[in-house]
Amino acid sequence: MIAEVIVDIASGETDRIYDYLCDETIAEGSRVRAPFGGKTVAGFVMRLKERSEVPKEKLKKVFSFPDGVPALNGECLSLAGKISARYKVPKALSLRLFLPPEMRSGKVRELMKNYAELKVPLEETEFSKTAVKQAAAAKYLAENGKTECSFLNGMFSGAVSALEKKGYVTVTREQALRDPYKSLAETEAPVGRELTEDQRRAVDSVKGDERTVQLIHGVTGSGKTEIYLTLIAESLKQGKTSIFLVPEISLTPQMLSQLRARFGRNAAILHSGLSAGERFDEWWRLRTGEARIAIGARSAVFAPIENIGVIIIDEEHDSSYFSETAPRYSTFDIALLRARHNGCKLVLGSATPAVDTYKRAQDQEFNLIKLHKCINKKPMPEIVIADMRREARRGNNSNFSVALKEELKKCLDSGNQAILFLNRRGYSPTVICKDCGYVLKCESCDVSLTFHRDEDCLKCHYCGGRYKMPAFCPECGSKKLSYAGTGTQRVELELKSLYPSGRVLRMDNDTTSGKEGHYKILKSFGEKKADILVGTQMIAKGHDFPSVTLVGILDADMSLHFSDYRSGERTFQLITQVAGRSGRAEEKGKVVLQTYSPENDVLRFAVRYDYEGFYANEISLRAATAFPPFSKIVRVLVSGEDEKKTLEALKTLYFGLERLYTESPDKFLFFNKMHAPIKRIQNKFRYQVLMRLCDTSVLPAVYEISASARTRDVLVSVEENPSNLS
DNA sequence: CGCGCGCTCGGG
DNA sequence: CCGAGCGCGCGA
Repeated sequence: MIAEVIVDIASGETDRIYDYLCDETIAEGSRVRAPFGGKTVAGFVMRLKERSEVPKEKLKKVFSFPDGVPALNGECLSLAGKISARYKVPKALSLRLFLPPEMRSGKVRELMKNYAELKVPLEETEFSKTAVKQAAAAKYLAENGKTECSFLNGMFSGAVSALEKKGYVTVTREQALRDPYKSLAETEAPVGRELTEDQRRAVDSVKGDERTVQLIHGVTGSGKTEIYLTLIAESLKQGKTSIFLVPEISLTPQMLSQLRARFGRNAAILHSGLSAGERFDEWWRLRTGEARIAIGARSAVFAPIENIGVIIIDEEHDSSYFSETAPRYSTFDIALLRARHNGCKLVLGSATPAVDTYKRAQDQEFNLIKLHKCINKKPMPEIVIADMRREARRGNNSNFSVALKEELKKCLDSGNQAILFLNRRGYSPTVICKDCGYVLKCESCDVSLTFHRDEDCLKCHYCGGRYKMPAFCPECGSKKLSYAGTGTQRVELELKSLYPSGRVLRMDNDTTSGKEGHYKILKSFGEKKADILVGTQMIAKGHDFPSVTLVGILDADMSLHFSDYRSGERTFQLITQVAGRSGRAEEKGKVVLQTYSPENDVLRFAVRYDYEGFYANEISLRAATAFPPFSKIVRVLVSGEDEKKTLEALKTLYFGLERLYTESPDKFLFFNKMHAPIKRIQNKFRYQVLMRLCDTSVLPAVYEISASARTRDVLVSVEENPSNLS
């Protein structure tokens, strides 16, 4: 037999089929070891055939990987092909998406354990009077069947080898699965809660509607999760599998135990908190069909399952659904391909859908299902705007408005907890010389350094570089270096002096190191070991703290004035999400929103929780300015350490793209080449070609041209509607 | 004249 | 991606 193989090398130059000889142990989708250019590399069998065009003497033989089952099923193979074609990446790269990363290194594989089994009937065994343990072990085996040797040896002090010698038992080596959730309570029977009328209606609507994509729009607490679980349970009942996607951090312990309670070992959970071995085993359980529900962050959309009954994307608007590395896929796009392939529904859920998604629902492309009521009929917390301009006029230049200080005092006095949100870590984002105006910058990046007080150093938030805090200005020698702006560390310290008795906890990238960093901080806050939690973005997501009655948004303008067409959308989503942290139990919550632009439309809609109003306003703005979804923004980023080579690549790229532009200028609303806003990151010079397209038919050509401008030392990447234009 | 590095090419 | 093969540049 001949195998058509893609070698696992992430390069355009080797991205083609190589023919190899193989035997019948190898199937389509198998991973193989292939001799290639002097050494052996991993490869994927894309297709089997009878004969090859390649001269016989050139053909070498591939060897089977000890995977047992072909690593990839047919759907995955065809999906990988589509991804490579769409994003113009080597096939090896798109094939890799379907495997747990630890499988590639070959270091982590099946965990093998020895198992003992009784070979002869118990009656035929004979033991001397002293061999009590052996007799007991034999009895145990007769009653319980095949058992792990280490367990038997522990219980019957090393009886297994003696039994084996006597020929009473056989010992076999088999794969054992690591169970990452031993500690979580497991309920045997699936416990389905009774659905409310609204939830029932939603489930029926999803099932009854013809369209593939179903959007569930419902506020926090409207019971979306129960709808998802019902859909998954029904898919399971039909003998089908499911994929349940959640944003990166929201795989909270509560959520995990809920899923485990409902679905037990049927659910495989893929997330970054697992060890390499655990992740492999969860993947393996899906591949072999032992588990039929894949739950996880965006990469779980590549779960190795067949016969999918439903795919769910929770918090659909979340930015973590876009990959930041090549191939820069959109999880929605992949999920849609899989849904179409399997003829199943793709269910999106959000309290604040992405504007693009909502438009497609309004246009009847997606079925829109609205959940109005909050399940426990609790009103949303009241959001009050604190006008920071007025505060400043009255002489209050601190980070806290009078309103926030009052509310904080009330909150703490009544024994409740507060959350303060500021999306900026460190103490101050810039250090500036008061005499000459010099700003301390990173040596490898074109960005200002952030002062970190707790470690007394300067950090670059782009490359992670650390610098000692200088005593004098490196430019003029002045001593007057001042800290401009506020980060979470500064807020933490100011709170401590403002409320000496209040216990403050901080949660940001600097305090959440380690595997369970997030969890530890949240847990300790949940146990009321602190009164105030200060944090960045990461505190915004799905955690229930019943005693939190106050949320402070310290700088709502930060995301509002981000130079990006989506800043309004993101601000609305963020405020809604952060506000949802307040008042989850009996007491009504309050939110103080500090801003320098209180008249801003987005904020005004946000304080009223008026998504429809926000959407109407936003979509007319986008239409008027021809921004997405009425156009597509495409950025091609060129970066490399060697400035000359980078500019060379930019020239090639621009030359190609310009021809596209001159051929059909009517498809472009904007076309230009320029420096990237951050000119250098990690010693790499950055340039970009920015386009706004009103007709996306040129997109494949853009990818093609970009791929061909790529060289050994210059990276060229295409981003569609990028959310981060730095 | 010799070696070193950089570029090009091929791998089944 | 990686190693082999080759060309040209520089130093003795």
